[in-house]
Amino acid sequence: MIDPKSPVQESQWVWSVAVDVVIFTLYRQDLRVYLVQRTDHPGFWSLPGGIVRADEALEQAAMRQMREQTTVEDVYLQQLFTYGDPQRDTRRRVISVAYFALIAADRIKSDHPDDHRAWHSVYELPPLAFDHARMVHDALTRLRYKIEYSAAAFELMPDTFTLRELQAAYMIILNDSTLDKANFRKKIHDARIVEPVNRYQKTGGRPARLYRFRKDAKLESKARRFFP
Amino acid sequence: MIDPKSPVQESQWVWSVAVDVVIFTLYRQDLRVYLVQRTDHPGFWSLPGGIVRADEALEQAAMRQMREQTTVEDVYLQQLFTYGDPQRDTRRRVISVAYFALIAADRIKSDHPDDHRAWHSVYELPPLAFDHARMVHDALTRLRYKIEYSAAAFELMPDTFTLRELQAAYMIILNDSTLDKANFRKKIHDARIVEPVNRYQKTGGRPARLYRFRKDAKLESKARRFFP
DNA sequence: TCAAAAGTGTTCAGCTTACACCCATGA
DNA sequence: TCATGGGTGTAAGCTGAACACTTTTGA
Repeated sequence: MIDPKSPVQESQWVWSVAVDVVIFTLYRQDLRVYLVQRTDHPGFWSLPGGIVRADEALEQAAMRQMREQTTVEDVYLQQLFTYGDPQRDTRRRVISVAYFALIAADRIKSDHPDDHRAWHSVYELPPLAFDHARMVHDALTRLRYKIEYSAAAFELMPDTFTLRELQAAYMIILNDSTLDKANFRKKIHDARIVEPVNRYQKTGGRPARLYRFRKDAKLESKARRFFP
Repeated sequence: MIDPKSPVQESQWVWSVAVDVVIFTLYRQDLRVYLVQRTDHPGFWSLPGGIVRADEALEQAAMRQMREQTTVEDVYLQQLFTYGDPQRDTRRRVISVAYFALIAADRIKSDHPDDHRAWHSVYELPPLAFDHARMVHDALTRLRYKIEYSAAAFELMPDTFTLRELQAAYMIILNDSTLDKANFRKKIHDARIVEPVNRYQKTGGRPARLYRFRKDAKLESKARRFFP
């Protein structure tokens, strides 16, 4: 942290330390990211974020930014990566600690998108400021990994859901429409990660059983696979 | 990054932005970390690291710290995590971007450890300053994941090595002595990640064939396993 | 000729994949 | 009774764990 050889005062700079948050949700069969339009750069969008306060932990700052700039609260939040190229902001030296967040669409309160803030499909992004396009890309890569070996996908689902809806979520996120229905269901059941509730959802055919996430589910990720 | 509503000047603080590097090597059948002794806090050790300069990229800063404080150069380097609790340094607000690095023991030049700097076993660490113990712990967790699905372990090996030495490396890093010899070899061969050279190494019994890492090896990490 | 370590083959259980089939509902 | 989508069963093939075995060297 501090080079023992140099006195404390020697090398301090006026930095800006910021957080940016990549917030994902599943909405209308699409994976979407929350973006705000930049007033200083018309036509460009950016991730919600801002400067970290002097007495504030990084994760707290990320939560505060979400509270202030979105209608989203109390979500799954995780650090993604720290971006610090000297040129990433042309005005001054700023490093940004990026977070990524997952929220179920039904937990977004009063979502009246306007010209300033909106949920954009990750598959059709508008022009993004700074290196925010890279942040979204990195976050998407991480999300895809995470849902394979953890229960992260459930953070994007409503409280109850059908197995088909869960499978649809996986296919949208992974951008892969080849998942086999029967095998997907077996994996989910074998993992003992969901439990049925006594309700059914109407469909075009036979009604679908509703499930909920088991909070006591534990997925031990014993990898031991070396390289594929 | 910047809140569009607030002017640029409004919220700047005197931060210190530092990098710390967790450098691993394999030496004498042990996984070791490079540590420097703190002059301001006798008996405590810390990771090599220091303040990032105003015009310097984060990764460059990490490389510079290694160059200045160690005899290690040109290594595998990757960002680990950013630690920013307001209390992590009692003297001032400093956030630290931690990196982790891997180097083969035979590439460490002129290693004459003294009382100030030395390679310590990750399994027997001395008291560490700040949150550096947590950094080492996080880096070890990451390393263990990485060698399972990537060729990272080869960064810790000499140019040529026997398969038994490679297996020993895995067992030391994973702290697991139950790897089956035959099955380990099959996995390595099937991954087409090494190729034999026409040399053999003397052992207590039949000489062991030497191998080298195949630079054209590509490990596609098609996970698709959902939860175990 | 024996110990030590390298290196290989074989079996069996369990998992994955692919695909066919049955079930419940509404029109 | 038919279309629609939910839900299940099973055979074939592959993978991984366990373990026994053969080979090559030096003492």
